[in-house]
Amino acid sequence: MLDRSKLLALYTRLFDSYGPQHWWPAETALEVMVGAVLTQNTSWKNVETAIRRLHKARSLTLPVLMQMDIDDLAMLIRPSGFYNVKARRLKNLCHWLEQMGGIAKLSTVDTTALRSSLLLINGIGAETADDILLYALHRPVFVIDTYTRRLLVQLEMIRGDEHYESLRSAFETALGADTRLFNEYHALIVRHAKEKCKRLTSNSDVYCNHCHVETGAGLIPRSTTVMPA
DNA sequence: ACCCAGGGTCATA
DNA sequence: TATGACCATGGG
Repeated sequence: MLDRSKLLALYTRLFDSYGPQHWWPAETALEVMVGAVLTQNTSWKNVETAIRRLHKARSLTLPVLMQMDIDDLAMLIRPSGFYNVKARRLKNLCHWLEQMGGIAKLSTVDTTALRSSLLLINGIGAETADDILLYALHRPVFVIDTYTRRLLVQLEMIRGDEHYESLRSAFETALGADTRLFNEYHALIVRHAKEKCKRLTSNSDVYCNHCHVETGAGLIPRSTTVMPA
């Protein structure tokens, strides 16, 4: 269980430090969904390049993606890495969208059913599904990622070995269904993680988020700086 | 040359 | 249920 007031205090601290993050950076719901797949275990910088290539090729529409050769799609998204599997996953997602009757029809389906349906798509796991639900479809779903885990472990609010669903329901129960809050909260957590990475180059005493040291308790961040000054 | 990134699937035990 | 291999580019 997570403490509501502590979560809100953390959110306030993050928001006061970084301000609104304006997520998800995309023009259409389809672009959000495509980006959610492309960013799997991949830096957003590489995804941006891939998205630009798709735009330039006028390929960010459902009909175009549906008819496009999978190998041509793979070459377009090449900069995002894992391009063969991701091309297949994008095709699977498009096939699902068409089966559902198009993106507009998704608004007639309740969030729980939509989530279950998304998770049946090969290549769409829990986090990608929740990215789509929150940032493309504006459903009150809290996205859990590795940054969220690291930060809460660092703050000693969780142990770190909790399952995805366990953490997600803990956030949603503590905060209540609030799409705008969930949107900004997850974006701020990611921003905070990136912020600490930047410091690695300028201050050798402060380490980035993924510099860890092995201890008996598992992976513990070496950094003692939880929040920026 | 090494480590990692806004994960997920599949085979194996 | 829980590891490990695999996917692959680009930046630190």
